[in-house]
Amino acid sequence: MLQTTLATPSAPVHLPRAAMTRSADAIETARRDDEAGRRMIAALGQLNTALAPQRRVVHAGDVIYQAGERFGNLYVLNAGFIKIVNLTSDGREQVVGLKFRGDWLGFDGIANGQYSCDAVAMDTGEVWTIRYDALLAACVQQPTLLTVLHEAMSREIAQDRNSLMSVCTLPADARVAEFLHYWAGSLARRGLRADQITLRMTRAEIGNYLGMTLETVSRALSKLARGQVIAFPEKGRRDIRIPDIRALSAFVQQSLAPEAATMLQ
Amino acid sequence: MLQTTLATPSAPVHLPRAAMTRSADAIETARRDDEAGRRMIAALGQLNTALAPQRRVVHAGDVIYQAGERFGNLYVLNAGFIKIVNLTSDGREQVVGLKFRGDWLGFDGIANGQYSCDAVAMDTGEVWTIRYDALLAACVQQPTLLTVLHEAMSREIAQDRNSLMSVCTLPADARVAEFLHYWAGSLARRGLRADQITLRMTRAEIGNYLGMTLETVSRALSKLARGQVIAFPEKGRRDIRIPDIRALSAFVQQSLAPEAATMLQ
DNA sequence: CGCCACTTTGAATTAGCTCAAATTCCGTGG
DNA sequence: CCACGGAATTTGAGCTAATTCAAAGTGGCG
Repeated sequence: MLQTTLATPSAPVHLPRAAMTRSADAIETARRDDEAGRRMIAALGQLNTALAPQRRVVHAGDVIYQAGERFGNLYVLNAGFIKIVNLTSDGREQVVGLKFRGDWLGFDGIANGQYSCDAVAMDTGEVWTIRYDALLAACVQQPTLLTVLHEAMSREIAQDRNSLMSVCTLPADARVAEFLHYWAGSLARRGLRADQITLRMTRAEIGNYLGMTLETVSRALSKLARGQVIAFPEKGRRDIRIPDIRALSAFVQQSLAPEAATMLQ
Repeated sequence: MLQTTLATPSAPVHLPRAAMTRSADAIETARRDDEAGRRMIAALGQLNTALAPQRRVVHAGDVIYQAGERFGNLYVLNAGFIKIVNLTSDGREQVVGLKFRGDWLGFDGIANGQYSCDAVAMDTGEVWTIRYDALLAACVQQPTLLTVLHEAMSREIAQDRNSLMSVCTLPADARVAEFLHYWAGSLARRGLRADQITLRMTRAEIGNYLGMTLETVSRALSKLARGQVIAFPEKGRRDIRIPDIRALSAFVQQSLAPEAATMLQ
């Protein structure tokens, strides 16, 4: 967790942001998210007509691509849910990303000519395969395609940084809360219902993604449920009901406030 | 840290990688890195002739771009050293990336039309400013430029994932060791001397980047020095001598092996 | 119906954090 | 040139959040 602010002489002064009130900021963010979501789904149609990509139905456990495999294709997820797993030569293995409808896969392969991660389906879904060279050719003809592509890459970069930030600056409980918030937000942005989400990951996978153990994930979920921030339906604990997504953000904020936060555990 | 492998039924089997021996793997990686480094520097020349970018000399503390600012330019670092700082509405602040010569900056701004991070110079250097629309236009004329651009974005995605992986799966000491390894490697890949590096970050900044406190960074560095993995020159502790970069990797490996690792602290 | 994987919860342990104090470094001004 | 002061660093000691280890509970599926 953070300790000191980095208020070195070299740190920048952030004037413009301070001028915007918190709530206006939130509304602005929501609007932009909505629009981004719409654009992302619209891009699917454009891709489809421009490239007529090969479609493939995948099931839980199917590997879309694997680290080390020669790069040649990008993929777009039209339905389902996919995890990106990074692994090192010494055997460490980690979930470094989660992909939903409209997300692209395989960017990591461009630089070195081979993929550096595994992409594994967590659910039944549909993946579109797009040959990279064909895509480039199409982009030259049709510059809006290029925009779509770059936006997808940009989004991925921003998201990865948010993940890192979350892992580095939030305590475990808050990380789980933010994870659920992110998931619900991802669904909402795609026009799907977000008040009831079905985690298709085990506690171990969630913990791996968030940099904690499965027990800690379990405890965090229990605590969130105790605090009414989430709820489990009668039977089973894979489904999570989120009565109010703002309660998740509030929980994160609360766990950052040192004082007054410890009323009820 | 990791607890269980994610060897769920849905986990992929990694056959091809196992067939390659560790050392061959290392050599292959080194070769690819070298080539990537050369390509990255070569790309600078290409950019220069194709776009004649505006050059700007920056000094420590100068802000290249700031979160919230309208997106319009990408930047390429021709000399110097830059940190990327992410910040949240609740005031958390984190270094999420470090950029060296040949790296691009500003990709995070493409998706939302505004930058989502701050880029701050840590040192005297030169930044090239490239208008994004001009770049797109040039890419259509000159598809190799497009390749250069995409490779840069791809590299960034892969690097961000490695950061996340490091933070999530390594103990603090090893994270510091890997950080130094990454830094030295970054210099080496650019043809710079890597046996003596000058950290232009305080312990607090390093800790922030690695998700630990400045004290932990300090202790980790002391431990590395005690183990001869690194050395401090007579006066000052900002410079770090790295007699053998492989010792850093070895240290990381060792701290992952539970047994037999605790001979000397 | 019973197995097996997943989950929950508890108790003990520990890595890393917080707090505190001493030390070193470096720029600045006398 | 040297003394001074503030910032950065180091190191120690105690504390806490999260891990490890262990055991019991639950649910899904053949």
